[in-house]
Amino acid sequence: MLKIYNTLTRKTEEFQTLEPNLVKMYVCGVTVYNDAHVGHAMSALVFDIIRRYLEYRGYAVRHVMNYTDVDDKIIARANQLGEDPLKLSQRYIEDYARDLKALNVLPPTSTPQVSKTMPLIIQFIEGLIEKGHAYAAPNGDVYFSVTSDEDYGKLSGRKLEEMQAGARIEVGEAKTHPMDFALWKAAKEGEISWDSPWGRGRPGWHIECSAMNLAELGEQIDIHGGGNDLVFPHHENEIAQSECYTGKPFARYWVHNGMLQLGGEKMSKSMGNMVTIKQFLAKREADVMRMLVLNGTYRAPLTFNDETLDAAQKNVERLKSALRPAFASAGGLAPDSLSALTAAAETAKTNFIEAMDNDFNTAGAVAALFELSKSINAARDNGATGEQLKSAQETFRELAGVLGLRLEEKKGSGDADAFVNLLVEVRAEVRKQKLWALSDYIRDKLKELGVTIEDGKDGTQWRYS
RNA sequence: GGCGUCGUGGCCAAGUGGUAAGGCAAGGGUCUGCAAAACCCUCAUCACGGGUUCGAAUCCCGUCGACGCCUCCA
Repeated sequence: MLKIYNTLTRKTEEFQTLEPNLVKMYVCGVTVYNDAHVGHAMSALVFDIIRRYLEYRGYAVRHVMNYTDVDDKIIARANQLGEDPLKLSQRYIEDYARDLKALNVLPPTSTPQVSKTMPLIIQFIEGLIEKGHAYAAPNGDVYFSVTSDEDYGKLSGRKLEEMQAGARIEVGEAKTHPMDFALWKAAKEGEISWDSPWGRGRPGWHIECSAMNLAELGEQIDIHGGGNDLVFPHHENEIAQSECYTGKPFARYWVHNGMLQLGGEKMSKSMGNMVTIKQFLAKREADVMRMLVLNGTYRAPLTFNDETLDAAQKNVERLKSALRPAFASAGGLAPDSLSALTAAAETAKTNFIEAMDNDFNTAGAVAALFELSKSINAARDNGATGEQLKSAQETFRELAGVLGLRLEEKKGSGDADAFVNLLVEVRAEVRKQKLWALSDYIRDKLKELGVTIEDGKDGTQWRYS
């Protein structure tokens, strides 16, 4: 039985879908105005892993991830570059999609954009006004009236009175209550804008997600996800809008990932302490970023530094070792050792599922993989044949795949293979003659060129590294 | 100030009432000409102080500390 921690109730609950075998999941994507960083990657990876696991458990998943392509920052950046804002955001949408692909994140089943949802957004706002939950201000703005929603604050656990005490809220002249937030913003001079019943303008940040949810998944959804920095105000406002509009409970489970920490602080564009996904991938393979996430708890802060990354990289290499072939000289495994290996594979699978069922305990799931890799490697060391390793390795690959790990050995272009083989052969001859200096020289130089040589009991194996 | 999450070995981290998974690092060993890889072995009483209980890292209260949100933010 799968259990998920629900931000709304602050409890871990049994997972039950609205419709049998179907999961409707909406995850807040990014605002597209510059390169995405590894913090965004963490969020994308968390929900990719959740999605993959749900599918593994037999659910069909409708995974919607939106792009915010109309926004103050986009407009500012576009003005700075002298570029059309929608062209700019489109550029970064394609860019982000490439980043995700490089990270082996499955493409969401749908990726709606604000700029393409305008009619429904306007209709949504009109509906809220009709129901008395919103009002148009004289300046052309439209605001949501927080006091019209008796549940307002239920997701983040805040009360209106307490929030006002913070005094960091700027009181817009047009608002009747300081916590009211914009559904529609009247266009300023020269800004991109759309026609509406309230004059030209553009949507506020929160309304887009309510509208796109409705368009893509309907009035009620199973899982709503995003970073925990979105709990307030974004998701709080989203619930308020959607539930006031439909009169129905909106999302069944609210799932939030913790923040990636760089230098003890949250990584963010505005803080400037960021590493972009591209910068990361230039140095490390995608599996390393994924392993970093898997090693932690998705809800907790994640430490991103050289030390944790080195460990993650080692972890990946270790897992890869389980998938290597049997030794050429393998004499076969004794029957009881073979059944022990089979049992280890079954245990790993059981433990893996048990861990993942417990609110996606990926650290526990990875531990199950490590245990299995140990069994597989020990079996190989003890002379298991390829045939004997096959079943356990297939289980291993299956489970690693659920986590989205590729575990691929690096491949060369293929052109060099024949030459490397020749060098290895020559080196074998050199070693026979005990010319160690020369033999080590070849090994060292190949290492520099990205080829790792390992001398085993029955010959030398090599691979790209 | 308010709301929330959390504090487990050198580091990352699982565990939610019965005497601490896993990984990295470290040390020892097997294998090897050496190296690497792999395998085996060693390595913590769970921030602090009270309380509940036969029994708590796990429940309750308090203290201290960290982080997130309260303003754009994955």
